[in-house]
Amino acid sequence: MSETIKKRLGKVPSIRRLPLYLDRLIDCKNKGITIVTSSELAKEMGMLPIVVKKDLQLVEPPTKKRAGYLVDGTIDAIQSFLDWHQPYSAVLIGVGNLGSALLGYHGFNGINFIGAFDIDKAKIGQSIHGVPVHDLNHFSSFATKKKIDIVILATPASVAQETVNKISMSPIKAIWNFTPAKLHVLPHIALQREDLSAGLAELCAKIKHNKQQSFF
Amino acid sequence: MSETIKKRLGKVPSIRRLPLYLDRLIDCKNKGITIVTSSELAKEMGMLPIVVKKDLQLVEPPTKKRAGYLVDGTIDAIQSFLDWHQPYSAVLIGVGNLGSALLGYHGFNGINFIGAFDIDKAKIGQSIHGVPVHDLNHFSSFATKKKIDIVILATPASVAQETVNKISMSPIKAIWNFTPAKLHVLPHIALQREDLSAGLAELCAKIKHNKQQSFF
DNA sequence: TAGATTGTTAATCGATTAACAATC
DNA sequence: TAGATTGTTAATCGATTAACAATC
Repeated sequence: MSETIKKRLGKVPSIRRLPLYLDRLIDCKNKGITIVTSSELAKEMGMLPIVVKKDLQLVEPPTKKRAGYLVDGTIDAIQSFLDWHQPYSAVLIGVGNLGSALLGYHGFNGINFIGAFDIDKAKIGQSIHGVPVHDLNHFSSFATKKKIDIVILATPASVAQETVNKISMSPIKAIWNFTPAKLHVLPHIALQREDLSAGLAELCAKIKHNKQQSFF
Repeated sequence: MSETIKKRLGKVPSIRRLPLYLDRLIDCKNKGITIVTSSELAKEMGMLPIVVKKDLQLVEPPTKKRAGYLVDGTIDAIQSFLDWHQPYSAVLIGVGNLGSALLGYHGFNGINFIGAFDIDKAKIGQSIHGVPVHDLNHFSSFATKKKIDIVILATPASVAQETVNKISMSPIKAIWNFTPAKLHVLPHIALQREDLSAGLAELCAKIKHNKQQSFF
């Protein structure tokens, strides 16, 4: 990603925290709370109020005469910022363990699965968590018939790039890459890599550090 | 996490990148390459050589007379740093979609699942991806019989904290939290939150940004 | 008014990147 | 030697945090 794009995109750490605020605000709404302050949100979430203020500023939330944020309006502002009002249509490529898990995971606010793809004849034709599995070779014809926003890639890393090459002529907007592979794509396709091993490494470093201190 | 711990832990971004280097180095090893330079690694991974140098410095890798890093020794150094020589024994709590996926995901280098727990009678007694599912109420007796290093938490967010409260008297070392809940634990338990929504938010912000530019 | 709030500007902190010395 | 490397120190950049002004 070039420098210019990075700057225009906004502050990535703040963007990544937006779903957390959304969760909390929806909680508030369900409880009938209509106004919430940065201190209240911060306390619930174990953060500093200034972080909440700075993060929310990104989405320009409505405030009630400096008495706090309007819950409904702030939910709306976050969803507008992320374009989450209409869910993105998504397909999964690679119906392995991780892939089929992602199909069944309902924790995503903004995604609607309209299909899955694999090259394994045994999987093609099946339905996983209600999503039909198609032959990857039929991807491009599928893509001309149905609008695909996001491709979630969960193939083996060894075939990740060739898979991307196969599909990148179709009019997709983004690839969410769950493989460890470094991918090269055309510049109009947004790319996001999700790396579970990174979290595990951080956790293991914390465990090791704790071990080196003595608690008992 | 207190300031002191953060400093002692080392540079988190570097730690999170270590698994990527490990992957590449194992690739090299399989190809029979015995020495690799920071520039070579950087090029393959789409990074700057200085980043590779700084990151690897963290694990104090063996170098061959300033001609590059010894592949075998560097693999070893990373694994030592993360304590990945022996896999950690792990259990999963919450055998939902995400949870059962994690049980079947083999992309983790350092983890060995020895059991799973749930409160759903329909799941208890089953075996998911070869891992037996136990009654969560039997957790503490299980933990006295078998050493548990890492608890992977994939329950609904609404019961995450009470689940943690139930198990935190057992001698576990870490909780890897896949729920959106903010958890409070005793200080000797390492805590790592994995937030898939954060990645999705980042991706959506990139898509929106791309849309605002005109490509055609 | 007084107290608490957001919004904004400034200061601090840490991560990334650049430059270069030492070495083979 | 010459060229390329790691290791290290310095500079830059951006994110976090603090301070405070403006407002109700």
